[in-house]
Amino acid sequence: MSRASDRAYSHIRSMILSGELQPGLQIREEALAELCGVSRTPVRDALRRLEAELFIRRNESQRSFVADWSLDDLEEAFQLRAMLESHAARRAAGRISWDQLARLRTHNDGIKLAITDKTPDVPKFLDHNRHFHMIILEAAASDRLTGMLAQVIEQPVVLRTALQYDLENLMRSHREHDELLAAFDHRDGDWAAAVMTGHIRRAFHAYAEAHKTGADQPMNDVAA
Amino acid sequence: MSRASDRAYSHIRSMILSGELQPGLQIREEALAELCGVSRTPVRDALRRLEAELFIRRNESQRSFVADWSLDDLEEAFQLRAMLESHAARRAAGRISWDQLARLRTHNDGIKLAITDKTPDVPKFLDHNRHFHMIILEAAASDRLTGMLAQVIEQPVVLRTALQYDLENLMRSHREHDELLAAFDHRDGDWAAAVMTGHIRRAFHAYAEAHKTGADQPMNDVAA
DNA sequence: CGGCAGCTTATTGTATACAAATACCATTCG
DNA sequence: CGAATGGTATTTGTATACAATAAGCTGCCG
Repeated sequence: MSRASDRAYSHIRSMILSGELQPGLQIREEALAELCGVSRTPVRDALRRLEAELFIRRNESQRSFVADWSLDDLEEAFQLRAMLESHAARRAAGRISWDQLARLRTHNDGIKLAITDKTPDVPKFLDHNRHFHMIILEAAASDRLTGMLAQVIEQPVVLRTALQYDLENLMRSHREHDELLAAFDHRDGDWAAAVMTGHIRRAFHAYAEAHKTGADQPMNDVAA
Repeated sequence: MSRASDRAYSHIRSMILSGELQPGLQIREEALAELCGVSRTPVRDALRRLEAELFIRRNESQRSFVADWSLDDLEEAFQLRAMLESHAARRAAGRISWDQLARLRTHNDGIKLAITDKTPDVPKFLDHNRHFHMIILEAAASDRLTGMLAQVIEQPVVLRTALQYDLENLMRSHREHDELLAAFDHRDGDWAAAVMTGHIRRAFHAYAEAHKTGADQPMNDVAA
């Protein structure tokens, strides 16, 4: 997409994710426009997208606020992700090409390399991991599904999750990818879906384990 | 949302659904602005929303086209709907209030009345049906889920589906709602989810039966 | 005859000014 | 003292002008 509108989008998004814009805070278009160095027009565009992705909420009179996710909300997001991504895996099993299978293997080998050093290379793990899941989504060949998953997968959350992983968990992740590959080899959609469900659920519990302290704050008061 | 932007949205949407804007047609913001009697600004807003709902697609250079759904796409939409809506039913089972249960019953009674006349009143059936499903979504209490389902449920498709229903199917629909009510009474999420899955899948087959003639046209050529 | 370069036109992106709506505050009246 | 009401300030919505970009065409050259 266009330059200004994109810059505004990623700028605002990163300010939210970094906590620079705190949950519950009201945000004014003009203030953001200044922060991003663009006019209100692209900012409004960006806000629309962020609202669709539930980073931002609007009250009944169109004022915007930074969304405040409780642990409950996060579990719901993970649950939806598990559902959608295992659906993707099932579809992918019936459609995946040899080339895509090969690329999956490459990235899972990359993951193995990244974690078999004595100090695991988490950024490298994450990069290969991201590609791995993207290829499955590509093989599933559904724009709809791709769009919906984008709403539910937050890479920063994936990052914070991975940071909770000890070596054992990282290896297990790698082995689960291997099992997915086996399911794809056999074109077994049910198997692939089942493995994917467990894969995502485990990620949630790793995340929740680490964050259960400040749990379950309510959303701020905005209209449904 | 605001007046002009809303008018543009529903106007364009209805033009697409009525076939006045044919699938594959390129649409220009200014032309739509004239048709809607507003400026380009609210039209762009509307296009963004319609794009998110996959009524409109954009190619790599930001030109907009009316989306062209194949039967495959439609099945995928129904599949996702079945998944999401049964998830909603499961959640709802654990959270639904007495008031919501009572309202569900009222609407299902309304459905019964609408179809037990000698000439079934389809609009009335649809209205009660819509409320019925909305209440379940409300009980599920997940903004995320609500938003996603909005992307996947098209009331015009529901309408065309219901028009395919003979009396037997309409009654079956009513009985399935009854079974959902029973599941909710017992707070049995698994049961509710299972019934809902069947309920939606049956709707898809009724739709597909009637539309299988002009099946499976490819999407128009736009970037992913 | 085909294809490519450069220009022209069509279309979308951005900024800005102004209009409409809403919230906030102060003041007054019960 | 509290609530309602009005006015003012703040914020979002819309229109319009202009900038940037991409598409399409024309004419030239291979």
